[in-house]
Amino acid sequence: MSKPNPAASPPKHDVFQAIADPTRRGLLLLLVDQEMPVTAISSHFPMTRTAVSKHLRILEEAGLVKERKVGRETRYRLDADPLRELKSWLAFYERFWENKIESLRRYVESDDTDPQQQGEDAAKS
Amino acid sequence: MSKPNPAASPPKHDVFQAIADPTRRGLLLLLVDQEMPVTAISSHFPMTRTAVSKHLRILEEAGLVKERKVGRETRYRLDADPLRELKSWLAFYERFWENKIESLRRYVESDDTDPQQQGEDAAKS
DNA sequence: TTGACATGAAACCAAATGGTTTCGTATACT
DNA sequence: AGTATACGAAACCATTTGGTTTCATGTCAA
Repeated sequence: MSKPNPAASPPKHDVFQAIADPTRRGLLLLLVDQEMPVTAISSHFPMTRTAVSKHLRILEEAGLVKERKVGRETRYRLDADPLRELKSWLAFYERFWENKIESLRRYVESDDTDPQQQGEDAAKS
Repeated sequence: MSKPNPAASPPKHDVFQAIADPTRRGLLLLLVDQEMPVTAISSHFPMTRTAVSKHLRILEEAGLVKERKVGRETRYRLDADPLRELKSWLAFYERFWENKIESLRRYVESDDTDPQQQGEDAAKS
């Protein structure tokens, strides 16, 4: 009925969508073990500070990043916690690619002649 | 040498971007254990067949879905394999939220008040 | 106080995205 | 042969997205 809403983190933005952009993934990586102000962050990317700032906001709305005001600067740091949702989403599918590995293993062990026969797309190109 | 080269799927579209859309995630879920033709698939979504078809194409370009022509219909099925990339991307960040769990656990053990009630960042200040 | 630095807000823009309708074509059914 | 079904392609449209430039505000340093 009522979703548990496990923590008081109301993700205004989807974590799936947040990590869809390569720049945003780069930001997460950069902030992985250090807290950084915007200008320093943006020096690592080929776009304006403002653009980076907007990406940071999206990450923040997804809960993937926390900001802290220090004097005249705003420092950001990673918060990997929302990625747990991604993890659990992924976990569901894990068995399906494991199946695939299984069948590939069986295939390799049996004999490696004529992959075409097994159909599938193993030999598609 | 004569190995099938298991990663013979050149992903034209990003898997990150492919799963960013909720409709597309719904499609993956639907195709998880059955192969289905487009019309049957689209009956599960509140949009036109053509729209669903376009989503399927994006999934296909990301390698997350395989298509097979059977008579006049095109049947789609899940291929979870590209999700392994996501998994390895995620694996890197795992230790960061584990840190967080660790500290939360320590926090909980030191005092038995329900952390839920206090909101997640109770320890923040 | 004056000026430099750090940042966000706003207005703006081009391209991508998610959707639609229309139409053509291949396959199946009688 | 003729009709219905399954589908993709194309043209089109509104909104979102990712980026820019400009401007206002707050803070630090001399």
